[in-house]
Amino acid sequence: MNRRAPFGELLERVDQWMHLRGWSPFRFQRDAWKAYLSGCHGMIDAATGTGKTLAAWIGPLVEGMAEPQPTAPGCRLLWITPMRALATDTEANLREAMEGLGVGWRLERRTSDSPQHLKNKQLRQLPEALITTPESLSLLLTHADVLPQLATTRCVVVDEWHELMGSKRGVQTELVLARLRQLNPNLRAWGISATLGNPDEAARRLIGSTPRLPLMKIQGGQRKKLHLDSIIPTQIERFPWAGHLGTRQTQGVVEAIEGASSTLVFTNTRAQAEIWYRTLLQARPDWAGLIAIHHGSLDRQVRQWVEEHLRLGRLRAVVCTSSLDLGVDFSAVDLVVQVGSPKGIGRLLQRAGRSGHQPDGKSRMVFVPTHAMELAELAAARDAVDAQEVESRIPPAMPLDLLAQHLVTIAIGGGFTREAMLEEIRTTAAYAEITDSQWHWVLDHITTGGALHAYPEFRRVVQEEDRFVVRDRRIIAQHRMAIGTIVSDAAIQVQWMKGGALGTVEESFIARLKPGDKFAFAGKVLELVMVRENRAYVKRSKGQPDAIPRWMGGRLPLSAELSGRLRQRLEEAASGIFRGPEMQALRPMLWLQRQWSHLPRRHQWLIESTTAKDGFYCFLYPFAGRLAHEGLAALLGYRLSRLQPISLSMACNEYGLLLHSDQVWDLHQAIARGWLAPNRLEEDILGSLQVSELARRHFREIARTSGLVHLGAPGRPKSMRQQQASSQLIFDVYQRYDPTNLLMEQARQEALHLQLDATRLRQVVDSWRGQELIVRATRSFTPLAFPLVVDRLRDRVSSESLEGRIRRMQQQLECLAADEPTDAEWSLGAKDESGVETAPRATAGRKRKG
DNA sequence: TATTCCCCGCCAGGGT
Repeated sequence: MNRRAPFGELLERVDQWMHLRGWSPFRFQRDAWKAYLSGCHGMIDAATGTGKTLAAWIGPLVEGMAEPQPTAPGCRLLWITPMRALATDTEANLREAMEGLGVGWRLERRTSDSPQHLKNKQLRQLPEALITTPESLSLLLTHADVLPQLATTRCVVVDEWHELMGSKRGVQTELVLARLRQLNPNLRAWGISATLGNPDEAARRLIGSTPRLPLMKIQGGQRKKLHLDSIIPTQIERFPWAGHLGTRQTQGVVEAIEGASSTLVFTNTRAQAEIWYRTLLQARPDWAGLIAIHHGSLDRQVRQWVEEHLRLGRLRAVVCTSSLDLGVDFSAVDLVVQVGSPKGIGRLLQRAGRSGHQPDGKSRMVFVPTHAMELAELAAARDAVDAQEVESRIPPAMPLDLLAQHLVTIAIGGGFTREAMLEEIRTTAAYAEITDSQWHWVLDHITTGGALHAYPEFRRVVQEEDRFVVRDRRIIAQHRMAIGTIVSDAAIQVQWMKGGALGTVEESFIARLKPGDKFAFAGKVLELVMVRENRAYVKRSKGQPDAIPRWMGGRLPLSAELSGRLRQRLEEAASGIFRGPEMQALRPMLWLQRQWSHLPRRHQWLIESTTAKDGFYCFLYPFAGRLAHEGLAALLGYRLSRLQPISLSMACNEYGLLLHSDQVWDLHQAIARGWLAPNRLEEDILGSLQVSELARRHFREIARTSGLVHLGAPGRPKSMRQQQASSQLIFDVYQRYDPTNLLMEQARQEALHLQLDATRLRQVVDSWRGQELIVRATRSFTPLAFPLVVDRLRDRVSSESLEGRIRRMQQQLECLAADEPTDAEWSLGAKDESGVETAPRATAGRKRKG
């Protein structure tokens, strides 16, 4: 059958339709359409706002044009998005395209907030085009009746695939795709992704380990233009302390916002967003009503209001967190402000791309450093952007908790047989390598409950002849409520006395307040009236808040790629090269670092030690990110304590770590005795890091995903304490009766990698072998050391006396500091860098005027 | 003035 000729004609109609809208197709869009129509899988990789969604949906729609009214029932196009907000947006755009092109398909959305009657209708008859999330699609698989309708699906598009693939949500998507491929072996899978470091793996994960169709990789359009500026503080402190708010730069940010029509101000934490919102409003009270705040702990209604007004171009600025990294298309936004380090190149590009979000638009970002070294980070980020070096997204390694969940899902939706199912899941990249024994363990886990076999609720799946199915209606209902991999933290609802939710804060925060106390939240000053049944009732207040909530959350460590570029910039500086305004501004500080100690090159490890009145300080600078440094500090402390009795305190930041002790110890001797040796690393990590305690805490998430604990109905959640208690109970049972349980092992592995960044920790220790060790004893704290000293002090003294001490230390250091060097001095200094081992260099600092 | 903890998802049958 010749399908090419009619498609050619239909593609001309696509051209006409685009022409009417004033567009002409980009080359990569045409490539994508052709590849799709010739029956390929596809992977579209491009910056945001370059027209890549259009590249993905025209192909399937052209097929729809060939079939103006569906001849047989069933789904044709499945569109998977990671966010409900994106689903809404996509629905509107897709509908417009379908109408314009004369595609007579029904188009619907299915997410948790879809009306119940629509969901019911969809179970009887799926629309031809369905937009949904991985979780909702997974849920759909629990309904055996819809499977024949899913079998008619020709194309599944996964939007923002880069966002999903690094998490269990991505693995869940892989499992769903495997099921869809089983239903229709000729299903075409198309991924849409922003630039990422491992595009080949992204494609492989999407199409599975044994694809039947060819894959076409489509590079989207030309690179998006990015204009990057920094607000450089007029006076760079030579000894930057580990500040993090950056509110000193308020005036610069106000001016930037004034110069743009609509601005997104990204901060790294929710508390920081609250603080910046207040700060901006204090600087410009006339902006009341024109600026807004948006983060993940605000109520959906509040956030939707902000998104809507942003879309309509009615807001001068929105202060936000990653909550606006993705999502709806804000074409009014023409400037992005990034407060503090973005910590990764991908995140920087993603956020910058929120401005000028249209084909041939230009992105503009203004960077606000919160301490001096962040200027070097931004300089490093520029290099990475130029080189298009973006982080990889590393998918989790074969999560068996999720596999257990998926198997129950399939067992509910019509059941499965042992062999066919194993074959199916081995077509995913995630489980391609699953061993027979792992497989049997998971199967046993869901059918007998393993060590919990005495309790019927853990024997969820039953075997009827050769099929594994679920019959218990209560188990079915519970499972449907528990599908997904996101495990939320406990939270207290904040709401007005009259009703109307504002958002959530943590229980521990509210517990510290008493009625009548004022706190800042959702950009308002609120007075706590009372706390009843997990709800904090508040009324509006004025004046200064007593507190600003903070939330627990993941910590974003400096990415390895960005860190590598940062070290490169420091190496350049060591040779007297300062490219760009950021590095120029850092000159005095880096000069001092080099004069007093050393500026490490990339093949060098710098260790500094300082003997001060209050003890002995040892600083190491692996530049491996805060998480890995925390693990490393614990590890090195543990090893040291085995070499000699010693009591240590520690501090970490993104660049290095500090070990402090009251007594002086011999650094060289410790190194000689294997303090830094890479051997016995595993044992020492296990010995020093209380891995089992971390695993115990992390087990809650695994128990939840694998279906061992349930959460209660939505809206009436079980309390955190209940959840934690039941998962702890199970953990204890396993530990006692089934210690080799694979979920326990998974808990240990995930705790090590997610909470301690064990991969980078290992890399750091391994790299010591090939690196040159530079050990410097310094008379005073160097610019690299200073923030760590401050960090350690912060835990010990009140904030007022801390500030005083910091000022005094700063002044003392400034007095010792040398004047800024000439270029000649830099290059002169660069020559005498041969020494691995040098005497204290602090004397090199000359007298400073005044 | 504030000095380091992102984000995303999720049910369904029986009653009027």
